[in-house]
Amino acid sequence: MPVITLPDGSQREFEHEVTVFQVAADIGPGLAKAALAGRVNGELVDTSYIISKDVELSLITERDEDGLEVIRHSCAHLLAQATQALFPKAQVTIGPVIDNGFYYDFAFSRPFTPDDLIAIENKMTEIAKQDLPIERSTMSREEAIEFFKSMGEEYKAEIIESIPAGDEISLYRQGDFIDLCRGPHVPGTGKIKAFKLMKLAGAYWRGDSNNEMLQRVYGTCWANKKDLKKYLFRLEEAEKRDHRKIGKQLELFHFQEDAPGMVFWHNDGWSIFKELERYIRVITSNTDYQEVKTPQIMDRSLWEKSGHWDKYHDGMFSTESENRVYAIKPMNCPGHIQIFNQGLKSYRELPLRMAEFGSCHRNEPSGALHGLMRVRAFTQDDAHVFCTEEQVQQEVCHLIDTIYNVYADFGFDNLEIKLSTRPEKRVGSNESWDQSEASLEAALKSKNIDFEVLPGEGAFYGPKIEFSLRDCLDRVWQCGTVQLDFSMPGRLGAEYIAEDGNKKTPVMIHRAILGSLERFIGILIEEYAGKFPPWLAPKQVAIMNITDKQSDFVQKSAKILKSQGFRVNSDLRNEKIGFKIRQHTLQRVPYLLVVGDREVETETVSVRSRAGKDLGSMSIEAFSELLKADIKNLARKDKSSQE
RNA sequence: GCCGAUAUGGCUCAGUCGGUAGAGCACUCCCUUGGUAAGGGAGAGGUCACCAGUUCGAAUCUGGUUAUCGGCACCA
Repeated sequence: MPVITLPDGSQREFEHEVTVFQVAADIGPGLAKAALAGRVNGELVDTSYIISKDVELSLITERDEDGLEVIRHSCAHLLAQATQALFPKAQVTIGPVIDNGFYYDFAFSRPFTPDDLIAIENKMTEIAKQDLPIERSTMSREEAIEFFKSMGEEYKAEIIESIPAGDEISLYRQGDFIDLCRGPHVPGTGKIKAFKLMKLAGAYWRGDSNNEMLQRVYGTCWANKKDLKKYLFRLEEAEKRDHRKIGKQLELFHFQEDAPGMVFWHNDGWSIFKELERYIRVITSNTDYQEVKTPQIMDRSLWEKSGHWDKYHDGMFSTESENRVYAIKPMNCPGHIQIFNQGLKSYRELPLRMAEFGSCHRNEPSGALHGLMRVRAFTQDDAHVFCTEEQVQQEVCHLIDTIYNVYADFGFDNLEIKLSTRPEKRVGSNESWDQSEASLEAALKSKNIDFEVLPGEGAFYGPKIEFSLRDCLDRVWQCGTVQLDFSMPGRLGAEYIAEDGNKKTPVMIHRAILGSLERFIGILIEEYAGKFPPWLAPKQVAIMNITDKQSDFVQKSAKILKSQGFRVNSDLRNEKIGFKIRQHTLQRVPYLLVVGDREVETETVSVRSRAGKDLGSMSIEAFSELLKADIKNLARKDKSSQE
């Protein structure tokens, strides 16, 4: 006699066991129709789940986050069913839910074509319309292995073999298609109403590049057609923000075949780059850093001592001269240690903070290159803090504060924080790893920061905190980082004289705030959609005349603004004002100043914002004050801004 | 690196069945001096990514190379 407690606290009692569906039907026919799954005592189950004792139950519909997840998961099965209906020899593997949809990996003798994708999607629609019931059943592990092997599904059999012996295996059947799955699923294929297959890709079996490559089909899936349409529209809009596209439109930079993965910065892109450098220099000089510059190439033996040659020489460019091999630096730390090693250091000099805009080269795999986000030549706003073990905690906390502040200046409030711990291939003792992982974790916790732990993702010399941002298509890119290193200073002979007169090895903290300036600019372009806040905008002001008569006044005004350090573009072309406005607006110039006879007469400029707002006429001095104030705000969201 | 797709004036793209290329924008010149997102006219501009092959003939078909795009793997 189960008593069922619903989320609103109400209770229903039944004479006998009931399914989730029956409870929904008991509440009302509308709910029975809408029910996709249930949550029984916190666990997601099918609507066919039988309740035999007292439980708490909530019914899941498409309006729940969980409901959408169940629909997407069932859509992955629908994809597999349709694919096998068309290509019976295609083997199924896995098909999980991801952001906005799902994917499914298949093993098939020939590559799927874009036409195949259309055919599969049509088949999916057809099956959905048939509203086949989706039924759960169970088998023992051994039975299941036999079952899938007999169907020629080697991959499924392999998955089941890795499930602990004795466990019960659940299977889901829809029509003549049956798949191994933990579930839950929607009750019938008719509940899957809004989906679209998006792209084909290769993916390694079990995510291991030593394994064969499968074919992955990505799909998106939503509760209804309207949400699907909204998503596709959002995607289209997001693609317009692509930094590669905007980089071309605004002539910020270009790439060419002769230097894959290396940026040709044009004037306007370089202007942003310089502004970032300037900004970071203020931060470092305010927080007691030295700024240094170290050689671009150094002898191979140095990289052997540091451990980089052994682990990364495939990814390092090298060159030789007079029988010596040099590596082009892939990072700056060994160089900084060489500077630290000049002269005896006392504990009194610690923490010693050393910064460099380090130009690094890494021979990234060709397939990894991605616009400004992943390049072969990049510049880090790199720094290393040499300190004692006692100073680590405080330094790390201080760095976290700095990084948070900097990102707020750019208007980011969506930083993702990760703690990456010891990888398999590493240097240093387990004790030092214990210690360094613990101190990073403690620092994060002391600041009440939410973070995700990524086991095994740390650098080979130490664990790291990563600060990541997302691009326009939600891909995650690591930007800032704080890394602890108890190994490299020792390997490269760094020492200081401690209070007791003995030599000790300092701890080194590697840190980058923006990370790679190239990547950070890529992120900024997408974040702002090219509409840089005035302090970063390559051109802050465009000043234009209406007819030739006002040329002198325009030139005079432009000169005044330029002399105050503003980036000004004066446009004296023989074009209509509407045409000029359009061009400078498309170039995303924050302020457009128009000068006609009226303005010359009153010695003012007519000010128009990038967003098209008329800010009225004012003297050039008044405009200068306005711009100054706007620049001072940076891009902070907690301060007012013009747009 | 792996799987798939793509590569045509500066940019965005069209190009049928294999018969040596076309548009819009940008550019140059001329007219126009016009008040807040495209004024008009004329002109110039391409070894169709590169290298081979098939063919009387290749932007188009085949093979290879390079780069780019979407994923996977990698990311000090």
